[in-house]
Amino acid sequence: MVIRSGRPRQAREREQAREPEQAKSPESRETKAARAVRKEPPHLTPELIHATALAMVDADGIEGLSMRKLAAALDVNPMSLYHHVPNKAALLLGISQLAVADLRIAPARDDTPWPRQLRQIGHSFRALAHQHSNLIVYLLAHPGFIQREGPLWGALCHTLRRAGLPDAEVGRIGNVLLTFVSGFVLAEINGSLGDLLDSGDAAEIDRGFEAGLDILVAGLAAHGASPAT
Amino acid sequence: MVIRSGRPRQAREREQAREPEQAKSPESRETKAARAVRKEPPHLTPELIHATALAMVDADGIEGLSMRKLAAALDVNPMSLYHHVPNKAALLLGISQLAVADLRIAPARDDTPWPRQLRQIGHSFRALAHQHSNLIVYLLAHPGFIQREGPLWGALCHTLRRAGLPDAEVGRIGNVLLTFVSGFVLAEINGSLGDLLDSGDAAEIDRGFEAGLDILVAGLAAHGASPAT
DNA sequence: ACCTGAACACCGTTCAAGT
DNA sequence: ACCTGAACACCGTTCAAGT
Repeated sequence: MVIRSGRPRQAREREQAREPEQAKSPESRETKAARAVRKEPPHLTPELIHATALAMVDADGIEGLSMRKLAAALDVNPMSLYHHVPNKAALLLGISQLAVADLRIAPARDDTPWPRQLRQIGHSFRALAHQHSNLIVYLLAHPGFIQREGPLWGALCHTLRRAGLPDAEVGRIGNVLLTFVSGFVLAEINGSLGDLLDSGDAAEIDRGFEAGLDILVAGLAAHGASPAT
Repeated sequence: MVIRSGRPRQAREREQAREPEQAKSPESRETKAARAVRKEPPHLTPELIHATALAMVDADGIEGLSMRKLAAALDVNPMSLYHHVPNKAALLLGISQLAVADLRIAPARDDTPWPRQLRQIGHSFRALAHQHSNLIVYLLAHPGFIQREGPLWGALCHTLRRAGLPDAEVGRIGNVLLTFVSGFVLAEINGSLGDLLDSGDAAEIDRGFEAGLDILVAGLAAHGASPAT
């Protein structure tokens, strides 16, 4: 369970490519440099392992990822991975955190009308789903993806409270909105949505998503939310 | 690891235990009876294989099903299965058809108001999801579960047309409703719903589902559906 | 016609041994 | 401290051989 934060991932990788500023010990930096000169495979780190694994999932789906194939991609013995990642479950947790870090929720601005803010949250989620579609399918089918402490759930609840919903209903309705968006992107990604339509083109799918947001916003207003703000 | 339980399966097995009404040929019935007398393991048939596999998935999840464990449960050599089922993908297709057969959509009655009928469809789907929760998680993550020709999609479109939606919007809005229900039951089954709530009790989850239906029906009315009928 | 054992190419993971 | 080869207990599936 060693997951490093991995916030600005690219910066971190660049940091590794050149000499790291704060190396743990002089020796480790020397050997790292020595290896780089000898053109050996890069030092294994949890960050590199997670990033490579995420790239594999993005490219080939969850089934395309195995400890052994990951090791091959890193040009390393399969067993070496276990010195940096306890097991495959932890690896999947790590790459999911890496992917979720790409989620960009617009900062809560209380001057934008709540329907617009609700739509923005929905679009952010959908954008993330498109970015890591293979992973999202896996994540939605397993618990713990959306967290109560996460920015998405926080923004959602904040907006619903701002729409005038009583406290007792915020969580309830938040779940309704979230499950619609989840279900939609899931069906969209696995192709079900297109199958059920006469014309399964991308624009029609987009219109379906907007229609869903329309209906939910309208229903929310009818349900007791304050119409304006 | 012999799992013999499985709820609705028992009736099905009884049916097979006594003489099937429409046996394929006289010989096959005779040998089946003969074997039963000698207390040999039951004849392998696709039906028995599918029913047993479904029971295993219901009990232990998708990961709990393997060709080898299935064979062990049937007291048979693993390779024998391949004479009745081409491969594991076909097996999963078979058990999903078995499960979907349990879906009971109320017959289309044009005298019940469309909101009530929409809710009924949602409840039918959720009931099925509860009945085979492990399988539904797998099915929702893979394409081809809901079919255009199936009773659920048919009933959904019929009802939306009856609500006065223009043809161009029936498929679009049908997808919205279906993806909400799918996303909800998925999150419900994998525990996400409870995690996000203060009190994750079953009654609160039920209320959330009803709230979702409320909002969608209200939004649909605002969206242009005829209010009554 | 139905079943089976051996075999192949994969998995995740443990562990003792190497440097 | 880091890496590795051998090994174990699993997979799905093929195929030739049995009855």
